[in-house]
Amino acid sequence: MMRGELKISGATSSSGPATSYVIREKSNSGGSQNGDSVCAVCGDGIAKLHYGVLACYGCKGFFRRTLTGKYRYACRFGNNCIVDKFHRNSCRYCRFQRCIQAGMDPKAVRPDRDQTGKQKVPRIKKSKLMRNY
DNA sequence: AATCAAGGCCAG
DNA sequence: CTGGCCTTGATT
Repeated sequence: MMRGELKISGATSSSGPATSYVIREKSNSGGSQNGDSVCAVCGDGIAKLHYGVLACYGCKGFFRRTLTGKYRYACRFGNNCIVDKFHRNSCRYCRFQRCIQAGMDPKAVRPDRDQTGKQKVPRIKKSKLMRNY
């Protein structure tokens, strides 16, 4: 899908701790008003606030799916697998930990602002997808 | 009304 | 199973 063949141009930041992702504050007071943030988990370019942390759609769906499905991932190693934008899909267990480590709250899955029992979402989805079948 | 945030479904 | 977008609802 989006498997962009991203290529690190040599860069290889000398002392580049892969575990250090600089999350820019969105306190745009006349500066970068762009919504291009980086995922705190995989480091994707397109990420937005989700579950309390900057996460991309992939991590969002994965996180939700993991919590709701309560999947049982197991890393054959310890848990120090390199989780980058390239290896994120390799180890689900490590990726999940990455989400938690990023600061994603499992409790934010449902009660976003108020638990008045809202969002029933009938989901009509009349004509949008399924063009001419 | 506009924006943000989460849920869910679909396409590959 | 992964990833993107739409839908929904509340909040500002």
